Amino acid sequence: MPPPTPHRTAKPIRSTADFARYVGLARTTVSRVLNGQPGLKQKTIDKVRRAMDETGFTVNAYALHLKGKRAGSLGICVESLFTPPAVAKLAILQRKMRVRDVSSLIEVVDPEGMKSVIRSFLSLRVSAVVFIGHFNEADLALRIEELSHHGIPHLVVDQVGVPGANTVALDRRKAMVEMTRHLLGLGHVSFGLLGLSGTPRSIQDRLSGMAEALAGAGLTLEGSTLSLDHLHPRTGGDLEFGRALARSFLAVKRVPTAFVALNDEIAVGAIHGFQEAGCRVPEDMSVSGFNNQDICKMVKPTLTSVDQQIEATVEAAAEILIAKIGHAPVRHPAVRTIQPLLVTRESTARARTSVALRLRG
Amino acid sequence: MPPPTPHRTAKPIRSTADFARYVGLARTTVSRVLNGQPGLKQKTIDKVRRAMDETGFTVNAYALHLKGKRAGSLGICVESLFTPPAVAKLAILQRKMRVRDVSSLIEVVDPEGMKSVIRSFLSLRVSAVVFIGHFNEADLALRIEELSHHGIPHLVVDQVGVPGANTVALDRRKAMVEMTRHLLGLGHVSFGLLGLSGTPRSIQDRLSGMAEALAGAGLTLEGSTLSLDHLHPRTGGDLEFGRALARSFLAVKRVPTAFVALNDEIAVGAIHGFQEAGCRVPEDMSVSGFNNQDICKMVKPTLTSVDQQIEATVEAAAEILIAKIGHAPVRHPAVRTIQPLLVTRESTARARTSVALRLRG
DNA sequence: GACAGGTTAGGACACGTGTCCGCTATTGTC
DNA sequence: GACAATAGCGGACACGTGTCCTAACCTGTC
Repeated sequence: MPPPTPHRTAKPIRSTADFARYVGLARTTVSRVLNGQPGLKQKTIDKVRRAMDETGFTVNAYALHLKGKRAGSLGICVESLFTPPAVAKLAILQRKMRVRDVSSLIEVVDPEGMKSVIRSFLSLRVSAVVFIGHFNEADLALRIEELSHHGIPHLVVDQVGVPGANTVALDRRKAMVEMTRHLLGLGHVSFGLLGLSGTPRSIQDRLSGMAEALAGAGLTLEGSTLSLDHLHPRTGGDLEFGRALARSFLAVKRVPTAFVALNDEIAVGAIHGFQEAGCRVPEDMSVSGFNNQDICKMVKPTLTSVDQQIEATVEAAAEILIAKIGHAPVRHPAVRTIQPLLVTRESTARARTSVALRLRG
Repeated sequence: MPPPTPHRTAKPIRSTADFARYVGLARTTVSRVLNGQPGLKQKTIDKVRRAMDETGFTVNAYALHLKGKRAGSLGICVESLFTPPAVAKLAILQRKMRVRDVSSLIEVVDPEGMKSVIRSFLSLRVSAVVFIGHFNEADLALRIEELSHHGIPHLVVDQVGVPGANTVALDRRKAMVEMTRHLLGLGHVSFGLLGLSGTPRSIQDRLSGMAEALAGAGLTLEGSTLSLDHLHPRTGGDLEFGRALARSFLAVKRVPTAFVALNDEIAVGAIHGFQEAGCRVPEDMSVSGFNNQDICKMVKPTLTSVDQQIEATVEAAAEILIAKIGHAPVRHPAVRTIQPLLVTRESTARARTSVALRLRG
């Protein structure tokens, strides 16, 4: 025969009413204890606390919310959990908001799913919505308009140029000004672009920064840079993409002496491509990355890159959110620009002057 | 004088009652449309749908839940968002559950916060709770008991040995059997351990696997392995930790010819440490990592490692969760073991036989 | 033992929603 | 134009909670 069910004689406790019956008090009394109202005997308070420990009873968060007793919550849309900088921002932002008693709802959104995610956040009556990463601009603008229409503050992190959007983003233009000046200062005058092509605003900003720095040296984008992005697909990972681009660049008549990559992975891939063809970095050519991820310090040569200043970015984001939550919307969108930090390492060095580039045998 | 407020004449719509007034229908009629009940004229349905597009109205998710119309939700406790394998599992699990109409609540838990996070999940009446990463075993066991007491299924991913817990974890023992046999097959007989010390079950499992493989070759852990973990703190990052350990190993009388690291970062750090001292990897010594992260392919030499088979792990996790959610608890905990995959790359090669190790000048 | 003051009981309402039900208004058919 | 079928209306209740209110209870004091 089956063994007797132990400790399961009582019915499950699903409400304060059930719980009050268990304690032997009125539901309203229990509720007053839970909400710390005055005029209660210590003995009663203790009795309720003890029963809570025994049963592990928790009030229904949904009913609580319905009564307006909600703690604020933040909806976070993140483009992907596979890009380390985005995850870092997400993690730090969640931590910063949590200490301010704001919980975070995290959703990874694919391009088609944005609308339903925002609807879900609206349905959950979040206090604000944050977008981390890069999204379809028109779509994003629509979602932001929808949020504003409902009086819900928003914040776009990383993506600039969305009309009417509160934005916190790295000054990518300035980042490229500094990077280009750094390379110019090392004597480089011809630049290979790795993954730096296309229409996204973030790339246009960076090219514009390059153009500005080049102009200061009497050079132009057209005359001094070369892009071979069209020769290879980016499928198969950024590492492979960078490696393939490097090979193609070595087949060009005048091989550039400095290479500027969209991100660190592509830069590392390119370095591998060059090394496999018998070239040395930085002796034969310089290569720079972007984002200053951990891998920059792990590869040989260590990689010159641009630090996104993630901590400062998220701090600014948290400040804006706190200021907006619970306050009337203002007419002009808040836009904060984060200053980048150039981190020079081994992969960029003085340009070759006369020695001809050794090509692979 | 202030400009007239545009488009804000109507009061905000906060409930189906407000919304029904806006549409010009009865609240119950609107509700029937929203829930797809029969007996409605197409014209009415269209009118409601159009009004929803105009206003962006969404029903209050909390009131919905209160009525029992909830979609299931999963509470995910993750140790940290800064360890790539954990984030990968999190991302894939969320995706797998989402297609099954289960939403995910993600919380990063610090050691002291575990209890309050679980209480919060209980309060939100989640359908199940998943733990990803490594936690305090006693604490975790207590939380699992609390969940079981409330009839809520749980699943522990990665951490083995928690009594009574449903578990999905890599067979770390077998992983080390294979890694050790691989190195033995290359002629190595003395091993340096990098970060592989301490009491956690995951480390003990791995050492036990090493011991088994060594025994097959007539060797023992005591006679053939060396650990210098006690000489350096792990603060300052795993890369630095590995580098420092490498330096210390080079000062030892009989330097091991093969090094086995706790993870890929430590292995890469150690390779740097060896290279900086003038040693070559793998010619002078072999180094292996663990986790098969992206960096394994980015460093030179590329790093031999163990793949965690994350996709298979998460698939097993999702299967268990789906089976448990909404079903009566079973007596015996479900335990699934995932088979690791050894990935050999350039960093491990045949052991030196006679050539003396070149020490740094 | 009576009385005042402090505590608790329990009824009521509200929050926003789904659903049931009886009733009315509209529509369609011959 | 009469009738039946159909569609929408609006009241009611429930979900679990906080809060207010009044009545009843307990406790301590003289």
